[in-house]
Amino acid sequence: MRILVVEDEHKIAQSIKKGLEQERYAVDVAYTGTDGLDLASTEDYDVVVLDMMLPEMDGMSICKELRSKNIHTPILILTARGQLHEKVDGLNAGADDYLTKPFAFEELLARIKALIRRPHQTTGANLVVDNLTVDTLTYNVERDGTQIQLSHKEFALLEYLMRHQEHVLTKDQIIHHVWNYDADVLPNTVEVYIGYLRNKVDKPFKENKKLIHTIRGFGYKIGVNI
Amino acid sequence: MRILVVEDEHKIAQSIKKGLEQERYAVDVAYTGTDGLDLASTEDYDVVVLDMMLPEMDGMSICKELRSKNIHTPILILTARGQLHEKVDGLNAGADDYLTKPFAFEELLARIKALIRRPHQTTGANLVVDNLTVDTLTYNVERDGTQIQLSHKEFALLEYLMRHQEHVLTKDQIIHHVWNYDADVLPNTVEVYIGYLRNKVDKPFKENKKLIHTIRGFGYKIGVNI
DNA sequence: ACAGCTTCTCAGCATATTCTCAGACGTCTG
DNA sequence: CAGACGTCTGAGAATATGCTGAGAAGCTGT
Repeated sequence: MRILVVEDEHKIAQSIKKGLEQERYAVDVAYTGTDGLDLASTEDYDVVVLDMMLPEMDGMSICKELRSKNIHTPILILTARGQLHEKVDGLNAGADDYLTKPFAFEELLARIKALIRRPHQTTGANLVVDNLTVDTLTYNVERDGTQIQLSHKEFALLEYLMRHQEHVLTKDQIIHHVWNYDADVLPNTVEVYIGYLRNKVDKPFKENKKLIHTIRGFGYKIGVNI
Repeated sequence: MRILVVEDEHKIAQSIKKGLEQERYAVDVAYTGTDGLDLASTEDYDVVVLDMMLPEMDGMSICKELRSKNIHTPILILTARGQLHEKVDGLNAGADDYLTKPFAFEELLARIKALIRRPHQTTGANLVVDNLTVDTLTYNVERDGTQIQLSHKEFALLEYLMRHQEHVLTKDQIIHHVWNYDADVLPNTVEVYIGYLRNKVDKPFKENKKLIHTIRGFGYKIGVNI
């Protein structure tokens, strides 16, 4: 899951970035409005956290511009206390949720999770494929009743695959969503991580169907079908 | 599917080319307006991606020139931010869609797919002939309920045939659309690949009608009729 | 500082794919 | 029925793609 944070106060931006990274999100930061707009336009994020007060171009204009470009990434706007009209204007401009500064990080996190969850199906925070379940709130991964320990990256990869179950995802798509924008990892790294996941998710459960499939020449997918 | 990209910034052009090739498109690049016009006039593309700002000859003129030559290839224009009049002028000059820079590759891809799909029918991303279905989003190919595994090239060939179902396509047309412009493969290669497809699509389904037909002296077509 | 874990790259292997070639096969024409 | 032409197909070489063990580098907690 990739998140873009557009916030000119470096300290706030960095602390949000750090907090979100601990929650296994891939986070990019933009410190000006135009940088934010460019990134949000060119990259494919799952959520954009957008401060209203920004140099060069304010949050509202970014919102409008993105929506007019037909980009529907969920947007969470941050407003200063007392700037009620900003909140209203922001929602009118196409934002999906708002938070007034100062805020507790947990509050931000909860709203981001809600936004990520929204357009998809799935029972609450649980992603399910066959007898494999992933709880995105508690990071609990289980198959056939037994718990599975995953590293951060493994979890991020599995979550991305599960949110698009039965869809074939190219290595490039995976790199863009599971790693950071500037991460620049090799396609082989994806192969390696797919291998790690298989070792934990498929190999120990030989009586069950394999869930992670390679579609040679195209990419990978998770699902019960071939 | 063949796409021409006319863009003078080498970096952008190359990244678009690379991305589209991963999506199984055959891509040619022109770095100047005149080269772009020449290629678009002489070769047969499914979509032209056209930057407005170009050396030698701007995008608008290319658009007009092509349309006046009675070439109706869908054109997607790329404009710099803020050059709103360019977009309007471009559409007036005969372009079919536009995108403002910077843009997300996925956005470009979606629009290209929309342009390719437009004149045809088909339910969304699904191509259907008789009981054979091809899902161009998930790369899922099914006949009579059973899944079929295809390689990259086989898939590209089948997709091209299906998008022009009931039309007879010459080997040359197939080479130009499924392989790269400069690929230079023998006509026999097409015969071989048609054979591969038959082995997977027709042979295992003997109770069903054959869908891939050879029209001796002309080429091949896919469809329910002979 | 150290052990243990995670992240990522690399090199080598195994396998699939791409493409060509040569000969077989079929069909049309005289 | 023979010859010419177009198409089909099995074999195989070259290349691409994916998998894996090993290991370097970084981070974390003690």
